[in-house]
Amino acid sequence: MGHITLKTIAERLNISIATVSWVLAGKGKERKISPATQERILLCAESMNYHPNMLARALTRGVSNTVGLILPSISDSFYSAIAKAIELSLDKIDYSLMICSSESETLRENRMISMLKSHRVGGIILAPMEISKVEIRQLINESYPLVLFDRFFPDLPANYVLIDNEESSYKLVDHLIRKGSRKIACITINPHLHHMNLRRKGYEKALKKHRLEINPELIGEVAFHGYEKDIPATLDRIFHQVPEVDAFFFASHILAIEAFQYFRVHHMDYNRKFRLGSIHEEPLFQNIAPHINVAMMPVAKIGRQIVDILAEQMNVKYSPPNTTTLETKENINRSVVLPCKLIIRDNN
Amino acid sequence: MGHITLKTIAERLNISIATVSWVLAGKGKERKISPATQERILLCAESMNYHPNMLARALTRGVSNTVGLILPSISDSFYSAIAKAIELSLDKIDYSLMICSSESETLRENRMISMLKSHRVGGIILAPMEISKVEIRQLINESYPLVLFDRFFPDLPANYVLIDNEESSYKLVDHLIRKGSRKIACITINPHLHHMNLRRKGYEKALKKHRLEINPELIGEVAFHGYEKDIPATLDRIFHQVPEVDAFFFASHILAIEAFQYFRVHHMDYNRKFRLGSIHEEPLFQNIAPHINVAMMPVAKIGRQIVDILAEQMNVKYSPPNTTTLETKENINRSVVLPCKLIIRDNN
DNA sequence: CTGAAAGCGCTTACAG
DNA sequence: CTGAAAGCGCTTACAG
Repeated sequence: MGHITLKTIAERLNISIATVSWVLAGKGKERKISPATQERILLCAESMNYHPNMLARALTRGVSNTVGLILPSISDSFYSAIAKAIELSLDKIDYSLMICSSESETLRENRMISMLKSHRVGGIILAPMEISKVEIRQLINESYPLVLFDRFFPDLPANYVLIDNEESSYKLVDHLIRKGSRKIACITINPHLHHMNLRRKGYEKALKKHRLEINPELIGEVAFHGYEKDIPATLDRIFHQVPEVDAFFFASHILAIEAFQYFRVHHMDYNRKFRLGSIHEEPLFQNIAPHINVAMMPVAKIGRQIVDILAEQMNVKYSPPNTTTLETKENINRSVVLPCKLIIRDNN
Repeated sequence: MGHITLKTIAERLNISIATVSWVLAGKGKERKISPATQERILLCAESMNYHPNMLARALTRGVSNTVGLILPSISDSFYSAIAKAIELSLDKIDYSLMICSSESETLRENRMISMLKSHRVGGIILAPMEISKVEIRQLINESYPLVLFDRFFPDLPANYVLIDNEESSYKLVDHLIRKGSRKIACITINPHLHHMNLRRKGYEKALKKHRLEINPELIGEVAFHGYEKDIPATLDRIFHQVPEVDAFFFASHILAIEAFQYFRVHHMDYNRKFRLGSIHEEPLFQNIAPHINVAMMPVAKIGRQIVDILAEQMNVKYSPPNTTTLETKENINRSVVLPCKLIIRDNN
């Protein structure tokens, strides 16, 4: 299965490998190689169906035109949508994507990081777990092109692409209150993840603004690992302690999904009984809960921003959609906070 | 950002690169290298945090320990679940995964194939579009390790991992009939995709068995591209032509999703009015249509089989879960048809 | 028991 | 205008 290489072409044309390389790299005129030769090379490469060996190219360049993406779970709809958005953006700068699923296991995440480094990927994109901060710090120290997203660690100086967690939560809960809800449950995940904290803060801020009491009995915090199992008990408790609960704010769509299961199993007419709000949603939410209000993550924009920042770090010539010519150089972090789009559906 | 290489270690230890390479490759005793030296090398590599440069390794070996996966759409729940399953299986043979989303565009699919070849991936996994058969034939001619899944092209001699399309459809529709449905609509996709044909055949087979007429008015075929837009008109037509329709068989979960939207928009009490059946489902189906019967694709098993067959072609020493020692060698196609699990939910 | 050396396919200073 | 040559980091016959 002999591949066509530069050598193949060079021998065919009785010419040096170097010349072929220059021409195929598009630096023909720069090197003042005769148009005739250039033509011959281009034609030959075309007709022989030459494809450069990326491995060799990457080896000489010391870095490959592949980017690594580590996701907590590739089968989550949000993360897979992000993956798609990133891949589409990378297309434009001729980079490929290597997607890994850490399954929210720190061990796996670390393994994937070192695997990606072994492959000399040009950059790494990561929605990190908390405990892996050591490895990430390492990446930062090496000034490895890196962009973190979705999750934020205040003491980790990196490039982030985030959403306005607190603000979106605030708006969502504010809306629920304005519509008349007074006993709003907040379902969230153990806040060792900072963004979950922010979402909860947004919830509390809205309550405070309307001079409503913050009732711990209305707050349900589920475990990060195995949250699915936690939801039923948590909801049981809330319904027991505050039977008059009249609305639910879900700090994440994955929590809402589990709650819907619970509601269904318990034959609760949740679409009538409760106002609902959720950070992000699944495509099918509209069917399950037609009136749920949602702060939609701007998936496509997140993907573009991530690639934009990464490209800058990788020194890829690339005209970003936003023509703000940043003065920032490497080692100066670029973090972006994108607003969610608020979708109000209970204005019946 | 100097990486630690074999040379670094060799110089540190005043020893040859070759020796370091042998030991780190685990062939120390085979090469009869003194235990003392081995120990020193291992320790040094460990302490210097050595990670082999996969690019260099792949370049010398002529092939990388990465596998390419081309999906029609990574944000589809079925495909992202498959991706996850494949990645988990590849882990065990120390292969990495490069996931690409063709977005069901033939041009993109072809681009991804050639990109993956440029990266000298060890093998390619693909749920192909029809038109790309040329490129795939090329891969087969080069005896490039290749496994196709989900979609089947009878005249394309390749390794396939498929489900029992006809049988599962038959069982599903047979069940609907046994429960009393007589006017069963079949919603499917233009059958230039063979597996869609098979699913329709299963539907017809069940009708025939029960001596029911096959009514073309009950069959809704939507376009492959932009099927979302087609569903409403198709359902409109069916309801117009056969108002007494009493059940729906969806040849794919993505069709069911769109139908649910339609039902909702038209305020139809579909859970009461119709029996439902679908090939595969989304996690949230249970909430939207608690009584839908489903032929579940065995995602994890599909992933394992794919990797199993691919590993064989890549000559990876690997003990497959099924200890059936196949006699097959390369160029002899191994195709596997896996049964779906029938989930009956309308036995109220 | 260990090392020198060729080679994988490319890029890129350097030389002419 | 074009080529010879070094080097990227590894593997692996070959030699001793």
